[in-house]
Amino acid sequence: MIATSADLEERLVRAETACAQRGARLTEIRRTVLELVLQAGEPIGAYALLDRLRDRTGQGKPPTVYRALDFLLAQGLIHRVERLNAFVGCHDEAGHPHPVQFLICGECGSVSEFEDVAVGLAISNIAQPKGFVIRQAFVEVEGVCAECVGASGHDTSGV
Amino acid sequence: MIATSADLEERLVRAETACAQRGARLTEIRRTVLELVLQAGEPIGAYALLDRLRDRTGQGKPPTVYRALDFLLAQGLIHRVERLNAFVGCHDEAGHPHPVQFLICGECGSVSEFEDVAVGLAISNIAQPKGFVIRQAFVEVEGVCAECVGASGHDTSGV
DNA sequence: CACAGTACGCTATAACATAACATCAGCATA
DNA sequence: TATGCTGATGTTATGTTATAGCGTACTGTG
Repeated sequence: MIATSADLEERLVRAETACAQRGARLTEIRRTVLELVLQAGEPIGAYALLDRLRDRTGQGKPPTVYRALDFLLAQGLIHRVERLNAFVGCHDEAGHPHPVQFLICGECGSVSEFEDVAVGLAISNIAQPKGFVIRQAFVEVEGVCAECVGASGHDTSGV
Repeated sequence: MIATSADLEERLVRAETACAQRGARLTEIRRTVLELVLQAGEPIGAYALLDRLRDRTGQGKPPTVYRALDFLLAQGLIHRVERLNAFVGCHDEAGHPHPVQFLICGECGSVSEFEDVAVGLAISNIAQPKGFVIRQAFVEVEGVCAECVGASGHDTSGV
């Protein structure tokens, strides 16, 4: 799922708008990092981003990228996939952090994002009786996507 | 929740039994690493384990610990908390990997483990319609536990 | 014993992430 | 314009987590 460059530009513009609305500055570096994440179309690690950033701007060190990523995470423009130590563009550019679930294909590396209320609810139902206040719920499901299952005859008796 | 040494010994014995039953070898190193994880009583990182392993046996390198951890994970004797890059003993020594959810307190670092079928079900309901075959679901909820909420008057309007 | 398979020792390095401090750009205001 | 504040960036160094690759030793089986 590679975005066309028109899609990409549109998403960047929406990101700019969202940031502007709340007084957050989507600077050159941050915008570039966001663009690189979106361009990747799949989870991409901080150091891969750093390489691409350097290809493009000729400079950058790890903190450059990590600071940009922190900003983008805070703005809800990207997500971090804990399981992969990698980052993906948020497909819903609402412009605020929100609960999300990932299906991660172990074969092809594709990641799809969902916002399923039932999962959120089930999680709340664990936390609330314990008096646990949720800040963020990470739901990352590892397995094999339909394409890869079809391609190589995997066991379909999901656990 | 520090286990008494009697509890600890009992859990180790149960682990040995479970391994023996399926022909897996809970060797000296593996048993020691398991013991160290259980003793910790909270999530503990691989390098912290390595330090303790060395204190006890005088030797060990990163691969020593990571190999033992891989074994223990495969046997379902411990879990990995992705969010923390750390490991915890499995409270249910059924002796096989199983889906689990963690509530992680950002204040005190405590982690509690749950096996909630509703969460598993909700996740299946995302995956199945997509033809996605689940291998393992990681559910890690970050927030503030009841004790810490009580202690410092946190916002209770959980998201 | 010979063999196969597994576990372990060890070196090195990859991959991911942050601390700490200096500098600079933008903006408000005296 | 000068001053000072704030947030963003540059830079160096280091901390932390994880694995590749290869040789050796152990363990059970025929």
